[in-house]
Amino acid sequence: MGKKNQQEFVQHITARSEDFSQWYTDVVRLADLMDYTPVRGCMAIKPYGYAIWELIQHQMDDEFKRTGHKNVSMPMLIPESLLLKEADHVEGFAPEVAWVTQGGTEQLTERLAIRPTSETIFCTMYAKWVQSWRDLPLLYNQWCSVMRWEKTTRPFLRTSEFLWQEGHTIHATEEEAQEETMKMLMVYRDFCENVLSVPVYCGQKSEKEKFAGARATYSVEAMMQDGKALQSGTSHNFGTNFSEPFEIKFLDKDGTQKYAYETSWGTSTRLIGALIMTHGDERGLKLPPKVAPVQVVVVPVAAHKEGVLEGARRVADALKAAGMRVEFDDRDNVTPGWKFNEWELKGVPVRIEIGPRDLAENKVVAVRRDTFEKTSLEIGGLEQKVAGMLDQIQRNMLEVAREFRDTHTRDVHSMKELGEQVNGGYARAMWCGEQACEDEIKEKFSATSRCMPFDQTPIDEVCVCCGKPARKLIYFAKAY
RNA sequence: CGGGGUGUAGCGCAGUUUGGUAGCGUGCUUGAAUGGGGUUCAAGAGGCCGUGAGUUCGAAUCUCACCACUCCGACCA
Repeated sequence: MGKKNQQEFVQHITARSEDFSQWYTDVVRLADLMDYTPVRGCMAIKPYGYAIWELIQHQMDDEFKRTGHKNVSMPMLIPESLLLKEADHVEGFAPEVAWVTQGGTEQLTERLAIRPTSETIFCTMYAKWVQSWRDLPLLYNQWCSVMRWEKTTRPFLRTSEFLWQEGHTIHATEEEAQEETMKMLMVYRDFCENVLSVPVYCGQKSEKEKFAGARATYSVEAMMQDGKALQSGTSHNFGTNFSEPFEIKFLDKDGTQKYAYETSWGTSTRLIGALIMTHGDERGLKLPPKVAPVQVVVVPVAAHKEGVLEGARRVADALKAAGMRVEFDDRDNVTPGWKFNEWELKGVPVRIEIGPRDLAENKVVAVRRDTFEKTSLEIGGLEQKVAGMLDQIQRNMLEVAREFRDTHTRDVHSMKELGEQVNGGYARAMWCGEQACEDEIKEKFSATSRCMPFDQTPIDEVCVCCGKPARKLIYFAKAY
């Protein structure tokens, strides 16, 4: 159990405090979430990583269903003419679209975009599907992958192809569309906080930062442990920006033709990046129980001793029967110490150790991944105790992350303060509303405006940058 | 897209300066011992040295081009 070997192992993972980026890359690989492929910028998501995505997907999809949405599937190819219909939209996406120009041996007369997002195809179909106010609203979502030809990529944070969901809805009135936009933003906020234990700031994006083609964009913004912002979900109100060029019209109750109001909202596998960088530590990944593919790992100790394996298996089976996701690690080719480290690296919330001494006393040892707190528990009623422990971990991880975020967010009243603050967190500042000030802040500190919170209680009279009268309270941060 | 780094066995690396047909650790396979925080011994298997051209009698090593990954910056709805 050499110290030497342990040190060798630790060298595999770069210290988080030393080089956050390298640490992130190491965790992603060593926790076996993904692997690189021969396709530039495109990753293979491995079973453990995909299991996290499935847990995210299922729980979020339940929320979509609960709020009245239905799933559909749209083509992955979009004719160029459709993409060109909304000017801002095409301008925003053109540089990163991949094109199909040939089918079989034939050159295509019109090239096809591999979808970077599906507003245009949804709008085209909505124009066919809507005639009357009675057809509205249409509340559809799709789970799919999209492709954006990115110059630089990072696993889960920015890849050329990525998995996501995109909701697209159309409504009879502007008010309804705005209500939908906000509703889904709140779904994202609650999901991030309650399921991922990732606290977020939510609010409206500035004109500069809003989605190409949107009338208004709202986002949920998480804070990573290096103090940088990660936009974790967006919700857009398009007004009639798309329905006009795409001619999504309906005959309203008053007998007149009207354009429908559209929204869209999306989250992606980037949420996995948010999980890693919000919770991870020197030992690797740390997963909140609700998205942990393995919530409890049961490790027999001194498994060769009479009855240990059987006793440990009974405990694992009982936990499984109680509905927890349990892994019984009965591998005989690695030592318990090896297993402890490996499951910690993979972020499993609770480890149960069971050896001969425990069994003799009808007990087990339970260790929490979040606090490393070690407790001895009676086997009788263990299911309830472990389930309770998982709940506690889920909540504690949110609290710890919230504490971090709050202590790394500061009100700033000058450019000097702002520049210092964005080196390790979010700056809350007053802003005049002019893009020139955003540009200047970006130029000086490479920080961007993140969002304008809904609570707009002012902290100053004047803009942090230009000193003119302030109009908005807004967050600035360096962003991924 | 600009600057740095890397690419050799599953993984981590040495070998490149000074050209001579590939090595270490770990993992893997088999056997034995060990077993409460990354065990030990023994015997094996495993490589078109990122790709393509070139120089040379001979290239992992020298030259050129390309590709991929990675870090920093720019860009990024």
